[in-house]
Amino acid sequence: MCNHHENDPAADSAPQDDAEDGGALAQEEHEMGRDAFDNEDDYRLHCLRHSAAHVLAQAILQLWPDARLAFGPAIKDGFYYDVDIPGVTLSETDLEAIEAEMKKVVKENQPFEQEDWTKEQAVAYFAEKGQVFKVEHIGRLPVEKVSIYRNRRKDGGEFVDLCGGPHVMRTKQAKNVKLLKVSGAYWLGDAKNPQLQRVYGTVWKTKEELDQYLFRLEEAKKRDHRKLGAQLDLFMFHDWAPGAPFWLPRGEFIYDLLGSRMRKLLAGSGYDVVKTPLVFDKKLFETSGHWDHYQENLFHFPEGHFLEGDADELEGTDQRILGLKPMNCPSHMLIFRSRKRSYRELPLRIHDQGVLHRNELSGALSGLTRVRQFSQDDGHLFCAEDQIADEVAALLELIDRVYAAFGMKVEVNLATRPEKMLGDDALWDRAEGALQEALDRSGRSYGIHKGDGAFYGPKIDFDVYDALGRSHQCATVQLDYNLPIRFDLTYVGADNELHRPVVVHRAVFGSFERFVGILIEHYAGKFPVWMCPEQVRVMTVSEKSLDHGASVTKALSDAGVRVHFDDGDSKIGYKIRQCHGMLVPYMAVIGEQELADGTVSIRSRDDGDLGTMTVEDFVAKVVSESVLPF
RNA sequence: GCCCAUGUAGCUCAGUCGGUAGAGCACAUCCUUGGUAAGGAUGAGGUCACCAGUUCGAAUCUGGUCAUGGGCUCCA
Repeated sequence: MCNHHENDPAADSAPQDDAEDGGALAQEEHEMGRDAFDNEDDYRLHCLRHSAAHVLAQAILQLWPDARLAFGPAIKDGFYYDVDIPGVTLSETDLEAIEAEMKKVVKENQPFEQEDWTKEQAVAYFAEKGQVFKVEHIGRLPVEKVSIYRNRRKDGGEFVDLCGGPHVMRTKQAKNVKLLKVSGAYWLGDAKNPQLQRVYGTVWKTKEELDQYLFRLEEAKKRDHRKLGAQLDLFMFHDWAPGAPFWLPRGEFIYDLLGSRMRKLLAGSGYDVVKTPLVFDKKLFETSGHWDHYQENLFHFPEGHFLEGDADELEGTDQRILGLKPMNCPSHMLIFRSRKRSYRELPLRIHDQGVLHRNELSGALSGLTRVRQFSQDDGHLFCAEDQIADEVAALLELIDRVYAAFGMKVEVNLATRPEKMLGDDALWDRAEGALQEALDRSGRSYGIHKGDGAFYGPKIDFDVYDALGRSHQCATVQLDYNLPIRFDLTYVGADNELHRPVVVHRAVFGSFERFVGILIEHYAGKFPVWMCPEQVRVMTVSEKSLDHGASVTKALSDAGVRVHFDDGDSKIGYKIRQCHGMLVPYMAVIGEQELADGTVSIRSRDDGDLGTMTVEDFVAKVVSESVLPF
């Protein structure tokens, strides 16, 4: 949607003339102009990437002349092209050959020539070439003339593509190119349409930038939460429970730390913390609308004891169907509705970290970021309309506080009414106005995601940025005018009349599973002391210092420090190496010297050798670093 | 769900032409009492993801299933 981030601190400095590569100046007169980009560099890169996509398409057509081209846009960090090659499925081993063919096109240094054709002319041309997807797309374009780009080859052939541009001047500018992967992709992104093959690549202005990008990809792989999760014994998976993590002791510590801290925090700010059922009669989901609109993601089954093969006998019976809840909100509606409510009870804040199940497509599962079983720091506020702004303002404060504790930047956008919406404009004016008021009052800068709200209400989008600058959607604040209607929620106002409350869905971490995954990658496994499952490992040099080691361990443990004692008979170098792999923040080495002095020798994960200090000083140091920052 | 790739010991990976499995680390036992990133010896550990098929014979070839990884409009 909106590419502009008002609070983006990126310097908007004027671009330098790039003399070396001949200036990656793009041609003018195209739909996606210079204005769409924050700065000249981004614009030039976009031109370059879009051009590389054309080079890719030309190469594919050279190798497979009957290939049919679909879309080939520039994307973040690169480009792709969707193609359909009759009788051929590409695999990654084909990339080398395609890349070699691209290099030929690059070497010819073909100019990109732009022309405007009438739609009839374009349809005739692409139809003659068998380019059915281009023909189909031209038919959808609401313009008189379409823009095309032409590349002429040295052998007299040419490559012509329907394209609004912009492009660089010549193909040689796309020389620092690398193809990365192939995958399937549906025509127009719809699984009902035929599936095409997508080739992804990246391209940069200089060889150095390309190498740096490939290096960054490798670095990101090193902090992959799936890899670190295994290395640090945080969680595991098993084939017999796809998409459902097993939280091992160390991972469970972090999971529980976040959850219990949040529960405490909210309980102290006027929330009622509850626990609600996992399994419900499908009537609940029929009421909430999930049965009609979310059924493919709902785990459900007939009540009772059935063996394999009994399914037929269920036909036509009024067997009760049960489902695992995919969200907490419906159960909270039932709690609100469980008795007559007064305006004096509002805002009623319900918090629930219940276990949720969503039957995600098998191909969509991925580590902790996309799971079938998870829980959230989920909460629902039932309030009167004039309470929304205050409630949302408090939430903004909370979200800021929590993410600051993890050293993450939060970017905020107001998502406004979509085209298909529930309720009238006056209602939406008030709803969006309340959110806007809260945002303004927070004194922060924020953007607007126009039309990105849900059909049942506007929301605030939070993008948090991790250590690698990647953005994640975790926190959410969402107004809902739909569920209160579906569950017919009312409260008695001061006027003794019945009123409909507004529901606010809200989460700070979002899914704990996903958030822990993000934290692992954000910190590259090197968690701050306060959230480390193991803060200190005490290790002895030899048996002679076992007693001192034990007493140091006890002193730490008594002070609430999470400590392990490595009293094994391995050499100290070996113990250090073992501990190093577990990213424990402090190692306390205990030998005869420390025994004699009553000290510990400390080695820090982040700062190396800290020398010796008294046991009391070390305990105090770790305790002071264990304070939760939120 | 769909496309591509992958699946061999707890982990990382070898395994040639189809001839019933190998390394390092980890683990166990013993030796070693050693001062800041791997001390030594011995040992145990595998239905080669699962199920079929081809074959005298399958980790290897074929088909299917399951799981994992990458992706499935950041608009010509």
